[in-house]
Amino acid sequence: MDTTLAPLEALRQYFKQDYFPLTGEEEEALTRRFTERKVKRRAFLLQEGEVCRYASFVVAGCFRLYTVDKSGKEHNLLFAVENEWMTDLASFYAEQPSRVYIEALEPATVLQIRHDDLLDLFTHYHKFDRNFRILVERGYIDLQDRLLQSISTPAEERYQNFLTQYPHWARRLPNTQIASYLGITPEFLSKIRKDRVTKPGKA
Amino acid sequence: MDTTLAPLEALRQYFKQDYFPLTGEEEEALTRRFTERKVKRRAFLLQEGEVCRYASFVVAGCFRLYTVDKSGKEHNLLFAVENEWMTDLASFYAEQPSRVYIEALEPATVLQIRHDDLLDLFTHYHKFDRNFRILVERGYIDLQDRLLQSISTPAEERYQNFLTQYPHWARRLPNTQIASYLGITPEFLSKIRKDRVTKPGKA
DNA sequence: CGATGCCCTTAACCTAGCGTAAGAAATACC
DNA sequence: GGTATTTCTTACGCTAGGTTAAGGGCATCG
Repeated sequence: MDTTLAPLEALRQYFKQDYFPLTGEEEEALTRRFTERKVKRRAFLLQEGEVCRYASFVVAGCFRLYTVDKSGKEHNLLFAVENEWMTDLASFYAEQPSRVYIEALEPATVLQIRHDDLLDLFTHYHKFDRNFRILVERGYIDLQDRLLQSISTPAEERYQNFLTQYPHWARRLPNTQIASYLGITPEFLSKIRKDRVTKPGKA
Repeated sequence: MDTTLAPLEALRQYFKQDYFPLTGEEEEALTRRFTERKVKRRAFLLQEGEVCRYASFVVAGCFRLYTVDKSGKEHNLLFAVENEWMTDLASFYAEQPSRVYIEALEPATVLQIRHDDLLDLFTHYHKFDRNFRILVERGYIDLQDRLLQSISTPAEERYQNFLTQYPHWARRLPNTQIASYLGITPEFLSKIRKDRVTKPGKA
């Protein structure tokens, strides 16, 4: 087992499965620009005020992206586990200081590409412009859905939807984190979960 | 004054100002694929359940994109006026039934492109892949900001931010629509506005 | 293997923002 | 120009979800 090759292999597989397939040359150009990085549990990939210099592809472990509001409360916006991306796109693309934190919830390994290396990739290989267009489109769609729910759906139903939409996150994350994602307190989530068992005829 | 030419000219200007400049050929390819359409006040560009077949560039007038929740309440997600896009990206890209409505708040004129014509454009001209990647990136950034605010900022401050971030929308839209965008009732917005005048030392 | 955090739960009280109703002002449209 | 719709405002009771406090389970690390 070659541990240095394995992460890049995961990245190759990712593009092979979900996007316009890459030629050998494109694969080479892609993988050459990524750097592996290990992150401890509780460590930050990004902190508020920093510019997000890298787009990170998660190879192992688990992250959350969150804001801290004026009263000090944390709000999770996004999670990422294996084969998902974790980047503050706003900061990354605009090269502006970020308003969010990215923290590892478990010991993690990521593959990172610098902003200029990515632009470079776009300029030289048409297909990356396209694949990353699609990638952002998907992110946009998820985000719109999230906004829609957070605006127009009561907490209990948001929790239900979370369980069915993101079972791989739900299985893995502590309820504290899920509550923050749903925009409620852990106490209130606890109540919802109890009610769900008590009155199962709700479905 | 040639009224058929003017709208396309607006579209050309739009790409000239904000994106990678187009060659004459690209401009031609672009404008050839757009169709002008006039929409009456209160008319729908898209209704829930329909697939959003067109990406629409607003030449004149004003639109809102909104959902209706289970209890029948409407929630505005987005506005668009001249030189902005109004499309349900989720439905448009995935070619799935939409969950939202797009309604003209004023008599309007749009330029529309079909989904397959746009893909066509992507395949033949590298630059559109890129320009629309950037376009979606910007949309993503706005959306994330919106989500961030709706999650972590109290209504009064969201209103303030709305006024400074989107003065061109604020000037033009009835408070009812703005309230719905902010996620509050018109009655509550009314209260906020009164308080703002009464205690101006808040800033 | 003991202890120091986490994480989850329950319960009693509290408040921001909503629902409703209803009058006044402003706009749209014929 | 006049009638019909929206739109804006005020007021008051109400509810979803937050806050605070406190106890118990279970990991994890020395």
